[in-house]
Amino acid sequence: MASLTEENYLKLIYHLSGPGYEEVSTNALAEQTQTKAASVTDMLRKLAEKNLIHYKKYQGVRLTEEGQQEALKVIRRHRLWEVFMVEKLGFRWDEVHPIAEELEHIASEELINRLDAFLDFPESDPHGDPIPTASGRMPSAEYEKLAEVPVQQEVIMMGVSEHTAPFLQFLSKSGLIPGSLVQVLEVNEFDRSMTIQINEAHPSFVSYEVARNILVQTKV
Amino acid sequence: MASLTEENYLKLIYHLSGPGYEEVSTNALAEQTQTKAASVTDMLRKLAEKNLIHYKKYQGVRLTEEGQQEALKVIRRHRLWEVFMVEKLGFRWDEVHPIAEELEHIASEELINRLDAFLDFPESDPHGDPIPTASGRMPSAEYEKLAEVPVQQEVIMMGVSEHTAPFLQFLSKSGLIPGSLVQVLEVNEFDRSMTIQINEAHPSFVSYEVARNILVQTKV
DNA sequence: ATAAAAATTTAGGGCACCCTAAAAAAATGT
DNA sequence: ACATTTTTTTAGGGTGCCCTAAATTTTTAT
Ligand SMILES: [Mn+2]
Ligand SMILES: [Mn+2]
Ligand SMILES: [Mn+2]
Ligand SMILES: [Mn+2]
Repeated sequence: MASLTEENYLKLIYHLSGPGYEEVSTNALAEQTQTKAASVTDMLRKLAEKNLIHYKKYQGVRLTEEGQQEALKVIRRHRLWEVFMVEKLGFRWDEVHPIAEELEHIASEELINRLDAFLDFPESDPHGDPIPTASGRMPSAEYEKLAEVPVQQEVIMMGVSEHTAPFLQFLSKSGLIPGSLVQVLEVNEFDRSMTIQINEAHPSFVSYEVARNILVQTKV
Repeated sequence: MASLTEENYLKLIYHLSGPGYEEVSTNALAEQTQTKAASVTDMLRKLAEKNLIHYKKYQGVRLTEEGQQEALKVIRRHRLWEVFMVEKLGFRWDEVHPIAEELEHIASEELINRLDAFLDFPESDPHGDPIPTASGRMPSAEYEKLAEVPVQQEVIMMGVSEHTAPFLQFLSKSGLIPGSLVQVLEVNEFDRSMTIQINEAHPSFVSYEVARNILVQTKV
């Protein structure tokens, strides 16, 4: 049984290790947990003791298979609760993350599997992030960044890679939400900003900073 | 901000002090929290420090107005989540209490008020217990015990005063669930057991032990 | 009224998780 | 290669919540 704090560490290690499952550094964890490196070292010793991570001093850390399964459970719960809050309770997508940070630690498998069914087995959360399956597999969502879409190409917005409330609110205001049809009209070579058309509406302008955090899929 | 443990103490003091808001003893709290009296004393000092309880050494404890409001918030959350699990997720009434014990500590007011609306502002939980309002008032549900209903009288089952899973399962199996129409056919003077008729079905037998934990309302 | 029993508090300490300061190891620059 | 900087660990300690044992107060019994 992982404690709430341990679950947060496992989830964080999962996210920081990225698609290549690279080692995560003590300092990176300290920064994200809002604690100090010394505290992280304490926790890493404990997680290693429980066989949830591979840990050699000074060498960074990776999840064990067991640790990864725990992390995926937490992420599954987090994302399902986000879907619930947006789809059933009418929250906006920029409001749900902090509450899901708490709900994700309610461990009942029965609860989460019934919630999954109640929500009709969603494949992704309100931000386009894939929802791990009950059997512990993370569906691979291979999207590309809007910033890399060539001129003229039409794409569907699928999600975001930046989840802060201000960014999400900005996108909503621009009409850039998952499912939107987006066509790249023009790319400014100098600062990589774009002029795009969203759902056939008036052209809009997006900076590179914004475009690289928007995930899209080429239209079928 | 009350911690999870503090919230559990406040809720417990509320429940143990009963309708008359009587003083609750250290030992009664130790028994229910599955801790020792010394630990309870520690916590009582802290709750008194925070003005959540009235506490004089050796004299037992009562909630302050502030403490009662906190307790009612926890109870409101607990009962709304129980309604959600039964009404929306298809749980049975004997399964939801332990999960609600965890969910009740998710503090977001926005979440709980939206959940309340989503559930259509239920007045009682699956066990017939009234749900405190968002403004912090506990609706008074004045039911009587089935054990005290006179022979021939028809009543509606409204809830239970004993919440253990085995008892609830037993009631379900007997068809004794909230909303059932119950008529007392016969009372055994000696052991106060009853023969009753549920929803016009075959007569059933209930012991005093069962009958005194079933809450009913005289039929209108 | 007083002795015995019961309830409660105090004293002292453990574990989880966090901290600062100092020590040690690894990475970096010349 | 070696001095400097950066990263990480170790040492020592704090708070929240729990414990056992001992002291104190209240209740009960005679
Ligand atoms: Mn989130
Ligand atoms: Mn979390
Ligand atoms: Mn309950
Ligand atoms: Mn609780």
